[in-house]
Amino acid sequence: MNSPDDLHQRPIVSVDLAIFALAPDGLEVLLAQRGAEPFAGSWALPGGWIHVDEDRDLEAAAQRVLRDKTGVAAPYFEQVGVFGDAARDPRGWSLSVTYMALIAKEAVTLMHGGNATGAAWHPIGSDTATIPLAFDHAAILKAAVTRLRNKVEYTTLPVHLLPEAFTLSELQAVYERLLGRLLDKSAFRKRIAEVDFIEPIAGEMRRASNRPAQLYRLKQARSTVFFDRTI
Amino acid sequence: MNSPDDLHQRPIVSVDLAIFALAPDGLEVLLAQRGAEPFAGSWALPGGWIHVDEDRDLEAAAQRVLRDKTGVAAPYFEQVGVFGDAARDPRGWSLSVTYMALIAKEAVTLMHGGNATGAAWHPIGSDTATIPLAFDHAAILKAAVTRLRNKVEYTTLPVHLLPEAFTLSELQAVYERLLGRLLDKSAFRKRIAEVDFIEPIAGEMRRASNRPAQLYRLKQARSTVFFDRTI
DNA sequence: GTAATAGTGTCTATCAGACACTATTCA
DNA sequence: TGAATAGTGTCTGATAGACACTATTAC
Repeated sequence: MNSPDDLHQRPIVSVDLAIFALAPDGLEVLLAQRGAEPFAGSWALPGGWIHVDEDRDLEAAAQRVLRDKTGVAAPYFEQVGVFGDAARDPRGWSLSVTYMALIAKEAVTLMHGGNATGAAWHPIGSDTATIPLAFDHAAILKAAVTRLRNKVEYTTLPVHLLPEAFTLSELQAVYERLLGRLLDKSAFRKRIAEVDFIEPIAGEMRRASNRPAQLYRLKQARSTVFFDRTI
Repeated sequence: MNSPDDLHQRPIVSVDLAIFALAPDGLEVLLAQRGAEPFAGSWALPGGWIHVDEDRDLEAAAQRVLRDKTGVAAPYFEQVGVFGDAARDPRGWSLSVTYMALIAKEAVTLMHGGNATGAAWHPIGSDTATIPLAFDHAAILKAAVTRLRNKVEYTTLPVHLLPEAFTLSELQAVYERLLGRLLDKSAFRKRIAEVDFIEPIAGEMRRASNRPAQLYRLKQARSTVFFDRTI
């Protein structure tokens, strides 16, 4: 039988990230341009190897990659899954452990270096990126987008695409852009109030040439609330 | 920077399975008793290494492990996630790619061999197994149980715990045992009819000393239907 | 005042769940 | 006929969503 000590039997493992933010035109993903073979010059999900003597666990490795690319420390973070087969990387049987992160675009400072020659935001089409991606990253990104779009339907997850303080109208606009349909203001606010995951910031208002709007913030960082379901 | 060719930088990767079935007393999981160190003699989730020159992809590796342990070929199958850190396996930084499978207990013939000295069904408590498990398998199993229990609320997944032919009353009983609460017969049948994922087997009835019950089967194998949600 | 958006109240068509009823078999 | 479970019908209280209304600012 096989053994873990037969090193050539070990697959290659990378940690890759689908980092999402919301731009005026819709959802965007952060991509890195590859500087080395394979797929040199192609765009790919930012990622890296596990540093076995530095990373305590998988999530720490993913957080390290995120920090190196964006300078962001603690956004919403979720494992999407593992993708692995013999053919996705020409260097051999490989795994990609994929996480997705949601951040407010304003919070990000793009970093350069490593074996990527640049990083940039790219729009998400109906499914995945609008440009070809290295490895099987188009399929991986598609899985992450699908997960995100599904969760918009029944969780408070989209709040993580907004900056710390936001109005209810801004929150509703995020849902509407992700869902691709308009929501009723009254019904939306009832639903949000029901699950009780945000709180007004006393005295803080968003001002414009109209009635000022109350600013809100998340109640506890990193908690995702589910709306009610059935059966 | 690191490289995948530095073999000592590669974590160990195993594929582990949470195989669930329903017994008269409730949900059970198939565990294997370890024959070798580490954790020799302890019970663990059945698993194995990736055979890089045999397994086409991760799911194929998982299916191979399942086939070797149970003789079952094509049950319901779903990736639960990856669990990885420096400490979970004394042999080094390791990953467990975990799948869960749902099967009808009658379909299984337990296999022996490999580095496991035996395999047996064990009850699931409120959370995880009622006995201590090797590695971090108690936590992994808990994640799988949580996933399963959640999905019972809004999917047709429990049907995979029944044999090919079943009655609506039997299906309702599965939901009730997994949910731990009784369901209304009329409402349950409306819901099931709505999502249209099973079909009557013409003329086939379950007979007892009462009115016979129509037998049903899945419409297409391996499709999981979601009940409707909101926002 | 007007324009613009924030925020709340009301009304109704729908429907999930409670419950009762009928149907069909065995003994 | 009675016991047991299958399967269907009905009624009602709750509520999601449509829509209209009031509130508060800048100009």
